[in-house]
Amino acid sequence: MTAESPLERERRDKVARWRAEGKEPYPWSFPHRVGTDVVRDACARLRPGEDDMAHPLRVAGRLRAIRVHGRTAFADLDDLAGSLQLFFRVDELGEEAFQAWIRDLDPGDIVGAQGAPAVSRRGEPSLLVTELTLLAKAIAPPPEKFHGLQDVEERIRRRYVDLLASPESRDRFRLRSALVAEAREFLHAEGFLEVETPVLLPIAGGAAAQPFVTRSNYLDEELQLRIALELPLKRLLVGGLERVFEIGKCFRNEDLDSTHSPEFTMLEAYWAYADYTDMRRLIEGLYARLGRRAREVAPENAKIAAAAEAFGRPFATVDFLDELERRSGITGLGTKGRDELRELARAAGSTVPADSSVGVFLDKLFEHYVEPHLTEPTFVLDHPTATTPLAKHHRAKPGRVERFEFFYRSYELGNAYSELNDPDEQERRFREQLSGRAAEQYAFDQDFVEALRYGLPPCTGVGIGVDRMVMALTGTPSIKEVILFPQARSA
RNA sequence: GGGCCCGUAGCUCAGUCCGGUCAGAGCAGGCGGCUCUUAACCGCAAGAUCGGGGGUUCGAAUCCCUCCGGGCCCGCCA
Repeated sequence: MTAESPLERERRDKVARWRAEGKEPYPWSFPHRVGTDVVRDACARLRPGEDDMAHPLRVAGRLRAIRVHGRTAFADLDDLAGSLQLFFRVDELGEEAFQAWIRDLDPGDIVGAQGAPAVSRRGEPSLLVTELTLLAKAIAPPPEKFHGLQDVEERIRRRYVDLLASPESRDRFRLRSALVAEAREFLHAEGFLEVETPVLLPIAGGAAAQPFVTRSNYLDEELQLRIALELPLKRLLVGGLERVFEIGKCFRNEDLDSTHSPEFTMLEAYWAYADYTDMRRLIEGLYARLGRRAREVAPENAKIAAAAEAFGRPFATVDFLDELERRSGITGLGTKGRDELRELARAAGSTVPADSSVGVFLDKLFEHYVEPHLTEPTFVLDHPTATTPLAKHHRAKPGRVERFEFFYRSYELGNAYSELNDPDEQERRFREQLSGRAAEQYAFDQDFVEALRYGLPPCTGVGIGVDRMVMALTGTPSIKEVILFPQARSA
């Protein structure tokens, strides 16, 4: 650990003094407390300068600032409900107790206070303190009271300091919780069964990404951490569960940037006897509801209001190829060969390997020409077959699959298909995929094909990045700001 | 993988271009004052191997090399 600073030594001395006086600096509980909002409400009935000694209340929380005026003092106390000014006077506490308290309290200390709701002469709702209890002495000083913790690395490595110093950060993670709960309730109400499937798998499938690899001592086998939820969930539809979803961590052994984290939360839902058009309606309904919920939780926040507004309308809809041709000015993309597409992708700045598939080049062109324009909620429909091995071919458009991705602020929020359920075609597509350069890395999931042989009902499925969902609804530009403890190199 | 940028007191920041009272301020903490403040205020004193290591120089926070940590952009990631 870090060496003890002089500041910390002062604070430890205060703890020692506390104990010497027979008081416990780390007691066990503080019963019968109310939130600071309750005291504020009680103060609403009082005029400036008044107090209500007949109805004492107890609050507990962290001291943020202490302002001493000789024989009067004020302190700001934060709890999850907000903050409240504590008001100390010699008149209530007596000279000796007052001085002892003021001497030994520091910003960052966690205290419980009992007293009367009161409004200061300047009109600030307060608690006129008659009894104070130290609940936990803070040895480490909190960040600077006005600027808080600015260093991004420190905010990530010591999120607890960020949270204790920043109401905005606390609010963001509370909203995340509310949104995930809302998504869960939405799917439950739509008849989806929440399930949990394995994180550790012999072969991580369902997406193209490098897996993290670990090992079971008992099995004496290599295991991979899942990169998607898709394949186990579809097996459950084979088993007759009809509507299932899972919310859980997935792991991709790739770089970290403002919209990617190696460890991230995925929501996937699979729905039997429905197709991707049904899924579009479900997604619009989900996001509209999430927008309403975000607004309820944070009615004052302009970014959230803007996002809720955007998701309250039907999403825009564009065709993958039409939009790509329109934005790029290139025509006949659907019929061009691999060599031609490779040159177009290179001209657009992509450096993907020359032997990549047609689908890869089309994806690169789409990323370059179209994605920057997808700032409003937008469904992108009907991708070329070559881009997508797990989706069913389009019922009307040759060379396409029934797939949509949805975008907002130029990043992908999710991806859905009418799911491929023909076992022979699935095996063929897996083998085509394996014939590529990455064959060694992506051994295919033979048991999944075996499951399809028993009959997967026609179905649609969606994968939603939960972290990005929270970014979208809160207007947060970086994924690190919506993950409590993002990955960081060992210090 | 490529490029750009950052690291100075517990926290927030000046100082780096042009080497020489450049170790500075504010907050927090200590001491003293103040019975209505809310980034409280006033006075005094204290607090820093300037991310680590190496080099150039009479002299390095400042210039060079290297390492560590971080950020942003680009690339890669069915």
